[in-house]
This record gives sequence, C-alpha cells and structure tokens, in this order.
Amino acid sequence: MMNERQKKILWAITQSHIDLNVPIGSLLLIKRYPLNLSSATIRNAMASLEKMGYITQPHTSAGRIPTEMGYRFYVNSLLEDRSLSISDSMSHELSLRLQSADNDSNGVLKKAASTLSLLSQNLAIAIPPKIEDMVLKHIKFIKYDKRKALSVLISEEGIVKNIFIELDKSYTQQQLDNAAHYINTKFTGEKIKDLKELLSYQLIKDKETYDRIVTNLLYLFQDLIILDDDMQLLNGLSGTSYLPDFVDSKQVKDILRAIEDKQFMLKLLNQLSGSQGIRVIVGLENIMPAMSKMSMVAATYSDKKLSSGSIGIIGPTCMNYKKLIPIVDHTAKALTRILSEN
Amino acid sequence: MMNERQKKILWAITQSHIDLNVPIGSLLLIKRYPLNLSSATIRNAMASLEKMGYITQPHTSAGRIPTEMGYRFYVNSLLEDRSLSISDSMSHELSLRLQSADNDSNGVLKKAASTLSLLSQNLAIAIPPKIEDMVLKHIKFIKYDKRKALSVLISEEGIVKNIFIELDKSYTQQQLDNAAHYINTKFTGEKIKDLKELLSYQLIKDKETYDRIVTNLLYLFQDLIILDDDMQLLNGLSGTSYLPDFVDSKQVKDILRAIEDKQFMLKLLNQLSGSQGIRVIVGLENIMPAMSKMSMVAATYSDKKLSSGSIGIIGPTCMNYKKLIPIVDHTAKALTRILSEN
DNA sequence: TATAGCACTCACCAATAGAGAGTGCTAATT
DNA sequence: AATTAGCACTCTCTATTGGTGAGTGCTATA
Repeated sequence: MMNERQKKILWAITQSHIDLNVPIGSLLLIKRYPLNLSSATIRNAMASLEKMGYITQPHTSAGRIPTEMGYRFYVNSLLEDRSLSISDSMSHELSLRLQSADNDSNGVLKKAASTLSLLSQNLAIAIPPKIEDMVLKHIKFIKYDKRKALSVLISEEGIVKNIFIELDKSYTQQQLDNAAHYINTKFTGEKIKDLKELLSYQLIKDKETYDRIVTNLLYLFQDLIILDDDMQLLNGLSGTSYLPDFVDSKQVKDILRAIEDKQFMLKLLNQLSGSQGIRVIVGLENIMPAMSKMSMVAATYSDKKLSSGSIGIIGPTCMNYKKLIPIVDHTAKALTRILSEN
Repeated sequence: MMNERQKKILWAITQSHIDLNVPIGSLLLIKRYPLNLSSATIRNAMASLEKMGYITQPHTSAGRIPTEMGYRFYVNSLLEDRSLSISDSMSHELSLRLQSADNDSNGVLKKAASTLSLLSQNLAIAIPPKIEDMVLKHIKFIKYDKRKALSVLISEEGIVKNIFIELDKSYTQQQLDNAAHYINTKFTGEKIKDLKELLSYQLIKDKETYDRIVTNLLYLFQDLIILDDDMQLLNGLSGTSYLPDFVDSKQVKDILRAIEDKQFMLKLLNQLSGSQGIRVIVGLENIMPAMSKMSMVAATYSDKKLSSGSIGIIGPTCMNYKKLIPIVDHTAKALTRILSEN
C-alpha cells in the first residue's frame, strides 16, 4: 500500500499531468508543489509508485505519467471530495439553455447534450431511458392504408413513439379504435417491456369477451412493441468536434466509427446502467479499442417516473476532472429537475 | 478556348491526379498516357492550361494539379458520358440493403445513407423532403394532459410527425376528434405548407357552422404546423469516419462542427434544391470555409408524390468521380423505386 | 532516512546535405 | 511553325547529425 507521502506525490503528479499534459519529472514536481522534499526523495517515491503500477515512464529518462490505476486513485479522491462545485454563472447558463428547449422530452435531452458539450468542451452523449422501461400512458392506432396502421405510443414521460404495423387484412378505423381502447383500459400505467407478456396473458383470458377481429389485431401488435431505438441514441450526441487534440486524424475516424456503431453504444450503456450518481470510467479501450487514452464521466438522470437514462462526456483520460465532474453532475441534476417539472 | 490536345491533356492530368493524388508532371503524364508527345510539348500545353486557369502548381518545380475549374471540366465530361454504370454485384448489394430497412420511410432514408457511405467509402448524407412539401394524408389529436395534446401528422409519403400543442384550456378527446375530423375532411391531399393559409381562410368562412371550441383549437394548431426538422436531417448522415485522409485532425473537427451546424445544412439544401438528376459541386468552401478541397456528388430522389429530397456524398475534391457518380445515381434511383413501391 | 552529486539516457530541435521530380528557356530538328 | 532535346535551376522530401535539456538511477554523505 501507498503511504501518505506517496499518495500526496501521486496526486500531485496526476494533477500536474492534467494541467500540463507532459510527463512529470521530479524537478518539475517540486517546482509546482511545495512538498518540502528534495528531487532525489521524490525520485525514490516515484520508483516505488512505478513498481506498484500507479505511474509509468513513456521512455527512459522521461518524467512519469499516471497509469489508469493512478488516474483511478486520483478520481476516487475527487469523488470523495464534497466541496467540488460549478460556478454560479455556469449553473445559470445551464438552466437557461435547458429551459429554452422544446417542451418535448426528446428535445430537452438533445439540448442537454449540446449544452454539456459546450460547457465541457468535450464530446457529450445523452442516453435516453430505455423505451422498455417507460410507462404506457396512451396508445392509438391510426389507419394508414389497407394493410397498414400507425400505432402512436405515448409514455408517461412524454416520449412519443411511432410504429407502423403490417396488418394481415383490412381493418376499419373503428376496429382499430376498439383495439387501442382495449390496451388503454387494461394496461395504462404498465411498463412497456411488460406489455407483451401482459397482453398475451390477457388475450387468452378475454378470448371470448372480445371481438375476434380485435383479438387478431392485438396479436399482430404484440410482436412489435420491443424495438431498438438506436436512432434516438444518436440524437443525444453532441460536440464530436471537441475530440481531444492528441488524437491524430486516423484515430478521430476510428472514434467516429465507434460512435456510429450500435454495438459500442450498447456496451457503453451496459457499463453505465444500474449505477446511481456520478460515474467515471478511466480508459475506454476495454469497451472500444480505438478509444485508448479516453475516459468518460457520466451521471444518471431520471424523470418523475421510474425510468432513468445517462448523460456524460467522453474525453481524454487526462481531462480536467476537477472541473468536469461537477459540470456533468450538475447537468444531470438540472435535467432531472426539468424532466420532473413538466 | 482549349484545343483538342489541351482538353486531352487536362483530362489526363485530372485523371492521374485522382488516381495518384500527387501533382502531375510532364514526364509522369507521358508515362501513364501514351499521348505520343514529348514532355516538352506537354510542358508548353501545361503552361497554356495554367494561364487559362485550369491547373496550378503547388510550388515552383512541382507538377500540376487541377483547379476547381479543371475539375469542373473533367466532371462535366463525365456527366455527358452515358456509358458509366456500376457493377452488378454492387447494384445487387444496394437493393438488398435497401430492402432490409424498416418499412417506414425514415428508416429507408437512413439505410440509404449508411449503404451509400459504405459503398462509396465517403461521408454520405440524405436530406429528407422538406416537410412543408409533403402532402397531408391524415391528422389526429390525442389528449395528453389538461393543457396539452399530441398531434400526429401523417403524410402521403408515410412520414409521421409528432407535435405537442399547448392548449389554452382543457378539451375533451371528443372535441379534439372533431377538430381533427374538420382538417381531415377539408384538407387531405393538400400540401402541408399550404395548410396554415387554407386553414385560416376556411375558419373564417365556416365561422358559424362549427363548434366555437373546435374553432379555437384550430387557431392554436395553426401556428405549429411550420416546424424545423433538423433532427431528421442528421438522421440521414452516415460514414463520418470516411472523411478524406488529407485532412488533419483539426480540419476533421471543423468539418464535424460544420455538419452539426444547422446553417450549413440549410446552405447545402439550397445548393441542391431545384435541380433534377445528378449534381456535382466542386469545392465546398463557398458553402463552408472548413470544407476546402472537398466536393459533393448528389442526386435527387422522389417518392410517388411530388416531394423530393436529396442524397449524396461529400468527399475530397480528388475523389473517384468515375466510380462514385454512378453509385450516387444508382442509389437515388433505387431509393425512388423503393419509396414509390410501398 | 533524506539529500547532494554525478554520469548517463533519450526525446526534441535545428541545421545540413543529397536525391528526385519538375520546370522554363533556348537551340536544334522536322 | 511546331515539336523536341538539352540544360541549368528550383524546390520538396528524407535522412543524418549534433547539441540541448529534462530526467533518471546510483552512490556517497549528512
């Protein structure tokens, strides 16, 4: 284990590296931090820290840079620090921008991402609550043509989802209304992910009570309610131009490719889900090889109902956590507040 | 004006430059093209072409590269060439991929963009028909809460648009249905951009006939039907990772910023609209300064109705037009076919 | 245990030189 | 009169080289 002095030195190295973005040598360190130790002592401590895996040398006779492990130590110490906060002016600007969004919840999310990317000067990403977790408020079927109907699905959170249904035969609008009415009366307030099961259960139970035709229609609908909403995902992406300076143009492209990739988003989502509050992932190359030396700061937000999504930033591992963690935290909280209000 | 020989030489320079992506000197040119002329003669011709503005030297004692004007000549000669076409395998893959899209028209568009970016290995962009040009098929109002209703607007083309309306007071679903019915009976088949005017005209005419409350509701709706659909715009963007190699990472960022920018999209749209068939814009820096040395190949597609959108690629000015023009052309045609079918 | 001193290492930068590709001009050739 | 060969010149590109500076590990000393 590290002793107190080593912790102090590791912290100072990390902070200096974030500030200057160069390897930190013993002389440079004592110039920036009055540790009251000679450079030789620092060097000894550095050798130990290196042996423990917290720092490395890019090459012989260079200064040290923190490893992922070193960053993790630094970030953890930041996360314990309750005194971090953002400036009033920034807080003000944040609320202002979020207020100005359209009143639909998708718009707010998009606005939150763009604001976050602006404030943080980093790539920002907002992941909407999974649609399956949303709660059904109202459903409507609209006849489109002979063999097609549009289903409009409104969640409690104000998210609207349109799905075209291919019909087995022609239905009248009245029949469609009956089917919608059936769902609305029985399943309003249920989670969308449970809808399929509940529906299939209820349909068996109510077999005789309801119109044969309506029953048939509902069977068709059953298969459609689980849907991938990757399209929404990308709506909450903003500030790709803020990618860190150290990446070369080839790497930028790799990262862009990753971002367009559904798989990547899913992996990211998995990393995030389940955890409450602020979360820092140091080193994204486990999720996505192209994203070496990149990290992520994310927080969960929620609306008045149960469902929750994530919002965060992706940036260089040497990003300014001290400044950015509070920004992300604050944004998530502001987002939660706005979503709960309307 | 250029004589025949100069035209041939200009064409050969351009083609060579596209193939090799280096300045083309007189010796290199006769090595690649058996023009049966000595290098000195080529040099003389080059001097003339340079004076006329078709080619330039990046620096003294370097070969020549085509100017925008030179490229335009080359591209025009390609566009006149009816023999260009894409390979059968590519055509096959294209149809296959487009078929596999969801049956809603937005999904097809997205798929078309991603397929185009894949086939062309370039940034692809698909611009949906302007919503104002679409033809109203059906409208529906759904009560959301006391002071809010969701309007679902379906166009003939199968595009669905959801807009929340802030109400002045509480309406019953029945009243909302009446209002929708009013619009549906009177304005189905009309262009959405005309809706506002038609509505305001009809409302005055029918003042006495209709329920006061419904009238009021329709006035509220009137102001909402013109809406920006920039969100949709970005749905049709794919392959940002295919940005040309010559751009450095700073430029990549500028380009990304441009793409996120609504203004840029609008400018692009203006450049495209109105023209039929394939269209090549050589040199995008007039539209967007960051996009120097970039060009665009685009074609218009349409659906069974009047409205039409654009699909195309953005790539380096030295892109392989010979291959890419047919790909874009074919994609637009395939898209038109698919959209007309369903 | 902490520090001062020292020899050594390596990235970084600027200067330099040579090769290669290309040009424009001029004089000779067809 | 148009084309071509010859030639001196220009400019980029790619090593190569050597000096500088920041940093290290080791050892002897306080």
